[in-house]
Amino acid sequence: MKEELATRYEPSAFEQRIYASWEAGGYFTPDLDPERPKFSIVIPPPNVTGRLHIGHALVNTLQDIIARWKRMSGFNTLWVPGTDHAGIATQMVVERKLAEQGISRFDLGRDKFVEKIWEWKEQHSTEIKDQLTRLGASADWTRERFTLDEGLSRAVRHVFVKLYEDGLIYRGIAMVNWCPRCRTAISDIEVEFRERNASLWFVDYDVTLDEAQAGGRKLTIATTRPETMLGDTAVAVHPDDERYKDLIGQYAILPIVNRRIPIIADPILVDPAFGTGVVKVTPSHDKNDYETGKRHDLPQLQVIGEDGRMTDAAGAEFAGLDRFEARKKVVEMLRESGQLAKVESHTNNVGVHGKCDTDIEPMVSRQWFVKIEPLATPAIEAVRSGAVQIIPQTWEATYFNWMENIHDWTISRQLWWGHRIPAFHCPNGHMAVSVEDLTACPECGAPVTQETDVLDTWFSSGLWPFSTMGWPDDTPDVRIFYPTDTLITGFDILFFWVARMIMFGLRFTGKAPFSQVYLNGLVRDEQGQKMSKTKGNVIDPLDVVNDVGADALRFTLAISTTGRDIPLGKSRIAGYSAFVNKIWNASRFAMMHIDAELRDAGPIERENLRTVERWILSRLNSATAEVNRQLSIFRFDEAAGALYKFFWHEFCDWYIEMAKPVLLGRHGSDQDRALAKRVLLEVLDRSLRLLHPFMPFVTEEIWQKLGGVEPSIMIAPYPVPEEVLEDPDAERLVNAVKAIITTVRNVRAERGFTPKDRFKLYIRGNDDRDSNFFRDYAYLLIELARLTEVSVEGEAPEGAHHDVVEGFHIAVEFPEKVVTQEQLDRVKREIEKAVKELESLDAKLANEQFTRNAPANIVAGAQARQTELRARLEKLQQNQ
RNA sequence: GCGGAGUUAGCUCAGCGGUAGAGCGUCUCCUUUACACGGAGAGGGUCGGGGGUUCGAUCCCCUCACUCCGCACCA
Repeated sequence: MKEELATRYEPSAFEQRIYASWEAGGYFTPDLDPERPKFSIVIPPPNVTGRLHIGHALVNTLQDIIARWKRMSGFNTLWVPGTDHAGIATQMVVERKLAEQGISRFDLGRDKFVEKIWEWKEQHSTEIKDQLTRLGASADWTRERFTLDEGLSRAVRHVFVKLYEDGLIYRGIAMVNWCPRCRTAISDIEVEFRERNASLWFVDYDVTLDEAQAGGRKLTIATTRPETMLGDTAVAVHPDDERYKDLIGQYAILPIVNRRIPIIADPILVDPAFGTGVVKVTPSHDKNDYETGKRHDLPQLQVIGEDGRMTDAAGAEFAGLDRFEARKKVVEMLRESGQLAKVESHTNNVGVHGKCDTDIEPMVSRQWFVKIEPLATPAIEAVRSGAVQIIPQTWEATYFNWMENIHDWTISRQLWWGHRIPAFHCPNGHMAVSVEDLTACPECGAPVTQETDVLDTWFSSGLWPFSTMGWPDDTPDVRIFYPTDTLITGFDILFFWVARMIMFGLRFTGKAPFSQVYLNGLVRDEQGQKMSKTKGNVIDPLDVVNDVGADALRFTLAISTTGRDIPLGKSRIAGYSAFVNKIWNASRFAMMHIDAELRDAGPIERENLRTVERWILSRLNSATAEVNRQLSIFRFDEAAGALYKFFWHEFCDWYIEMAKPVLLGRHGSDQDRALAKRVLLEVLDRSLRLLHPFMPFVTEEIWQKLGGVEPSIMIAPYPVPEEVLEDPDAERLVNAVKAIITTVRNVRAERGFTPKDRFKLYIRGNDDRDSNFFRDYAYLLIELARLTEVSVEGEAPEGAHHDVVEGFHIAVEFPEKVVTQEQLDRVKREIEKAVKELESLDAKLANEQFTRNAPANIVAGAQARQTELRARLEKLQQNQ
């Protein structure tokens, strides 16, 4: 039963009501029929740390478009939603919150602090669900997951224990990236490099040639980190460097602390051409020096502690000083002692912790690692073989580049929020790992305590595609929906997340966790700038939804998604919200003339259809094919663009206008009118279904009012192209009508006439059939081009405007000849343009190499164009 | 340093071997009973510079310039 549409499009009036009705209808939850073709996708779980930003709006809109498209296309579709505990990020946020009340996590203790974070999590995961709901995400909330859920935690333990048993997880002492602020180790990819203007300090070291000969020569050594000097245990030169060859094996005196340290030769560490060719060696605080120290069996002296302050080993004067304070003090003391040779300015890249921007301190410590190469090799192969396809493909090179140079993964974190490592230590030095908690040591029976470190947050999210399905149990979800089909996510987590999922998926399920990965670009502002709070150019997706509705935002995001970065600004969104408004109003117009009951008469009788109706159905069919094709290759922009163009510029601008004379009873028979209404309903109905994945709310609202066959448009079948609707002849004729109308309008404007001025049009058909067509559709030309009369037989009088349009000769007779200089210039310019084109075309066709070598259709096209241009030119010249 | 991408209309971007496209913006006209979040028209580009391949290049190859993004980082 049809209902009226509100006169104004107001999304806030229905969006939330509609979402509730979908959820109540259970449309987001797939059935468990293993026979049906399935489509499954898992959400990149947002961090529970806060509100969703525009990037989330994008990635979830794209997922929803694909999910809704697949669901309507007959796939048993599952979209799993959920959130990530996000280790450090969340812990940091809550710590900051507590700090406002003057409380540190140490005041609370581990258990109380973790409790606080859980409270935070409960608040925010609800907020995230609300936001996704407002966007229209068709995710199955009955399957919502969190990485710290009991089931997912069990998956984590299984994987950990199995990797340990397989020898792929080891615990050991190594130099890791340490964040002194967060007081935890982090992995290589969590380190970001910032270019910074710094100083290069040149320090003079005294050389003792041997015990007896103190003083004399000096070595000058450059450093960017003078404070680490306190921990130096050697000085290195290149073994072949003639300048220093004689000093190898001798000793240098470390300034300030006056420690005697060996001068060693190391071809790996030292580049004799760089700087002074002498390098200080600090095995405890530099990665290369650490390796050098191991090669030469140098002692390690840790002078910077876990908190970034100097240790007692740095000496009484420095102990307890912050590392940057210590740097100043060391420089000051060197200056005083006259051992600071010079200072140069220097730009270098400083590693910082990506989450908190604190300078990373390389630190030797005992951590847990994943031996990555045995996992990476199959993951490389999966992409190389095409088992996993990365889109856009250009990212594959980046993936290979990284995977082939991958380092072991530091998985332990000295945090409180996360999956505690399932390893148990006893006082006798035994250690056991176990899926179940242990109380007694399996070896000696002594009571055990669990490892205090937690796992890197990406360890658990790496299991997401199967841990959310219930793995390691053999659940129906695992059987039916795993592996998933498509993963849609940002390119920034290709290494953090996507690569880890492929590695874990292959290792533990024997299958790649998804077959396609679509990496979306970064949302930027209209100037192409990154959105950031400090720049103040951030667009909050919820503000946009409140303002213009979710559909406008979604459509803007989709049509802007080209595979690269996405420029998004208010004017862009406003432009596409006008499109939603257009859909609303066109539907309103259509619904004044149609009833759902029109369907009762059965399918459309094509044999009685008029040309314009056959034309719009043919155009609709092309758009249908295009949308399906583009969605299948993730060209969201092209798919949305095809719909935009069809609905607005073909359906609204032309078809509705061409149908009006018949619909409003100014022309045609009752049968014509009935068929036009039936076609109007058909086109609107199919358009709404085609549009639904992009703008779910407004299409549902209109569909409901229109009286759709299914209870919800989201489970109505997605249109597919039908060959019977293709109609090249109708397209040819209607294109001619459109072009003639445009030409008349154009000429009218050029000659300075207003729409009130009416002319007579002469047109010549190329054969009887065409002539009959123009006679039948003369009323259309008269209405849309605002003519007095159309003559198919008559001869145009002197002074008429002649032209050739789509192969048809036309002439427009003006009431009186109005000539201004401007108009003459215009005609002149038009002629010049045509002459120029014709000249180059003539030259081309006179060239034998072209006619011989170019494909036949190209040559034929050029010839046809040449003929048309010649005719047109002749007519245009008459106009002068 | 290694790798990848980009440079097309005023702005943001599509296109990619055969007569240069879209959205927004600009200018002109129009309140025609779905929509002024509208309709009709117009203007605007030697497709970063230079070579080459080709009958033909914005599109392929080389080269230069600039921009961006990864990765690696040397004191």
